[in-house]
Amino acid sequence: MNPSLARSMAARKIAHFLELGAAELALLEDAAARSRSVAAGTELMSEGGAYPGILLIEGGWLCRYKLLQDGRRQIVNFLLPGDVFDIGALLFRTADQSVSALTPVRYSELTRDNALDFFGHHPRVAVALTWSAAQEAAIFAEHIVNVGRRSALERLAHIILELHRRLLAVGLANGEGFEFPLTQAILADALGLTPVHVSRTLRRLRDQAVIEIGNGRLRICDHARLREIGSFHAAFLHLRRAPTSLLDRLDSASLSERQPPRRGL
Amino acid sequence: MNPSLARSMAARKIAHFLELGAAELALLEDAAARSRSVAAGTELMSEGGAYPGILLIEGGWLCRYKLLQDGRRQIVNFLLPGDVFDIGALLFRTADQSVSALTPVRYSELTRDNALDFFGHHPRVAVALTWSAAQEAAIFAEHIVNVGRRSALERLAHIILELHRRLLAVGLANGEGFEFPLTQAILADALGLTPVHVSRTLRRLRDQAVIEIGNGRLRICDHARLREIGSFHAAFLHLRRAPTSLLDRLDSASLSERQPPRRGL
DNA sequence: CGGTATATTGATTTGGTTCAACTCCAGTGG
DNA sequence: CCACTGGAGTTGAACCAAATCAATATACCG
Repeated sequence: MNPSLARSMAARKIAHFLELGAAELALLEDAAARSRSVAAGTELMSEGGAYPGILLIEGGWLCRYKLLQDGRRQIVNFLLPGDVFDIGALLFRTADQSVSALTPVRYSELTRDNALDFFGHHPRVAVALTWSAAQEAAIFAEHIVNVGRRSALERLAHIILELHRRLLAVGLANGEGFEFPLTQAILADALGLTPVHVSRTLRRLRDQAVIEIGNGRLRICDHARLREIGSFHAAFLHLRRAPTSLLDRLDSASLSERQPPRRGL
Repeated sequence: MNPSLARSMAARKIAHFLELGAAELALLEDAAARSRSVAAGTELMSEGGAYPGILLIEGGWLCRYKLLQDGRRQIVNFLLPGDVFDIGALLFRTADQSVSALTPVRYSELTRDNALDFFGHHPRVAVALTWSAAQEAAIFAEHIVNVGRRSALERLAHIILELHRRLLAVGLANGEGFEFPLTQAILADALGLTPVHVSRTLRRLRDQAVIEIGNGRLRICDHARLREIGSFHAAFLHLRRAPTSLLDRLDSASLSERQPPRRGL
């Protein structure tokens, strides 16, 4: 099935990485059909609490974060439309992170049983979920580098490009820039800085005419310079399509030991 | 099968989380049987290169890291005996991180095809691999918090406790302490600090009689104090056994739509 | 409008870096 | 047995990037 025919943003993103059969895609679409909307500020899961199901983000921005006792907060990742998380729901008892909506968010939910059925009956969908999890882990790793070894200016440049590239992959950015709902305090919590220092550092980027911010949009004026400052290489996002040999292998698996997939659901 | 009967450290760790059938465990054991040894300093994979298979660490310490152009290095995680990585080998074309042996290491390898067969035919093993990946991702997330929002003293306390808890889970530590092969330069690269500052900060911990280091061992003298300093809670390691309901679900899946698993391999 | 969240700017402080000298090994070879 | 070497750790002094404290400005929203 042509990925662009999928109505769900998350299903489309997954299908772009891994070609799914009609039945498989329908399963994901099906889950995504029952979507719900929540207001900015809503907590979709919280540290120490139970997991919701696996969530497919159809619209809006969220952040995944942890708190220390004294109130310090570290944002671990941003979740954007098309993202699928948290595989932990499948495996762990209690969440060790919180997820909160930064904007109004539309999402849908895969129950644990749904997801386990994928592992049991639809290995390609299971691989797709695993891909989402591995992709997020790779983003985590790059974030550790960002916070551990880059200066404030480098961190900002890098995260702007990361967000740009990820939004580009789901059609929510163009060469110019993208909708940018983050406050400086939120950026500070993501980058391990103070809001004051984010303000100053953002100003430097604006003064050097590298970016422009206004009206809830971020415009990248000097892409080359920004990439240079942030030493950004998109490889860690792993957005390239999976090797087809991987798919073939799973196909033959399905055929040799299982009943044929029921086409048309 | 009783997990403690497994000969492979990695198989034992997985079986401790998720009860595997004899056939399934045998598959993992089988892979682990063909183990190889490498010297300290060996690179098992490197950024931009191809993935080896999925690796099961049977002995020794490794680190996963990334380099910046100017030579700055950030260690993203330590890999310890019993750890299973990198699920990316299953899914991605090129590695975005390097992995290098910090001590002599004994490990074994699961080829991509092996691993894909698990997804195709042995969903419980596939879930086990996914668990390993999710667990490492949770450790990444905590590491982001460590580097982003904790002081040097807190970071050190936290990582010491993380390593202690992880080694405890595979029987390589006791209440006293554990073998500690890390140099201060390596710790610095993991914590986003300089070796000089690690030296000073470690000294503070020793002066306060919280830890002792010597003869390649680290001894935790004041566990309570160390936990307090590092605000350490082991929940993020997700070492608890999976809910059995999860297993049941996968069992019924196998029975209803597949040929029964071939017991005894 | 008025009020609250967000952003800006300046002055000051500080945790961590940098640079550099020195110690303490463990290993190697004469 | 001792001299030589090189990696690892320690310590001090100067420095700097980012934090903190504080005041003000701006934008957004009911």
